[in-house]
Amino acid sequence: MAGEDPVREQLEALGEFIRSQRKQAQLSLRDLAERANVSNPYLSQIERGLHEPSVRVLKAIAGGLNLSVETLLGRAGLLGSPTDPDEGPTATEHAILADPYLGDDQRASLLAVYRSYVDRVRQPRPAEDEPAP
Amino acid sequence: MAGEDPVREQLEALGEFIRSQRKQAQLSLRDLAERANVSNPYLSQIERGLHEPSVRVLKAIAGGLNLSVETLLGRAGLLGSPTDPDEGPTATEHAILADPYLGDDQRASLLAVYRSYVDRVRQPRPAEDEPAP
DNA sequence: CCTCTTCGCTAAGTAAACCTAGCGATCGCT
DNA sequence: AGCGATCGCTAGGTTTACTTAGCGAAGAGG
Repeated sequence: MAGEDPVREQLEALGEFIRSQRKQAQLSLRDLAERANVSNPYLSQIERGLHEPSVRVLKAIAGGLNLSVETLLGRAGLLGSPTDPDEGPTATEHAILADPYLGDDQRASLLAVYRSYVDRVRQPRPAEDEPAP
Repeated sequence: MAGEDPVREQLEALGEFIRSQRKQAQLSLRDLAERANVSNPYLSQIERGLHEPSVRVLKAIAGGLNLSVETLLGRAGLLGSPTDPDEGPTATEHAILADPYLGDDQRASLLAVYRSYVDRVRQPRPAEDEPAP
């Protein structure tokens, strides 16, 4: 009975993603917090998955990281509609294929790199339970 | 200009949209509330723009209306980052950033490869650096 | 050694999201 | 006329998001 807590895992994944993006941009916790107009302790708690941030905060964090809101929301498990079962594992592949800024050689090698990363090492996603519509 | 309150207008627009969708589906307040696992008074307040619903509630309401969350957020004007009006190569970047099958270092290096291809000039502020894997 | 700064985190409080209980109005039915 | 069911909303309390104040560790100089 005392089973898993998928929402907590989702929160932790979101937090780790934010933290990795922040470090990649070489920002301190206080720095990003100031950019996003949130307090640094709260941002710390978000990054450790202790709280579920609101849409407003999520948007502000995305702005502070120069990311789109869709990216963060998707990472937060928000995207993915009940009537649109586009669960294709290759949304990235489609984006690469449709990207008009890539030359054909570049497109091919980028696709090759991506496939070498994900090809057979399909990381097990946290259990996503769908109540059948 | 100082008199406007854009956040409240957004909330009201979102609420009116939810209400119109609910009536179009011929659902009562209590009905949709039960589908979305929220209380009916709270749903009433959301529809009148008195509260900003959390991500969890937003997702549940979208599910109860058989809508995608993007539709709800887009209608509310919550999508579209203020710092990222770019429509071009960001689509691929977003896909890479949101890809759940990539590890963080894989994500970073794939992103670096892509950016080197499109020779993207990033904003002057954040230092963008890729630690070599 | 000591001081100054910056890092991330904890503790305790305030503000807001969210729920349960219940009210007045409107409908159909006998 | 009533009674009962259902509509949306208000009033109050509980839970959670979010803030301000401050602690201890780690590095840079004196």
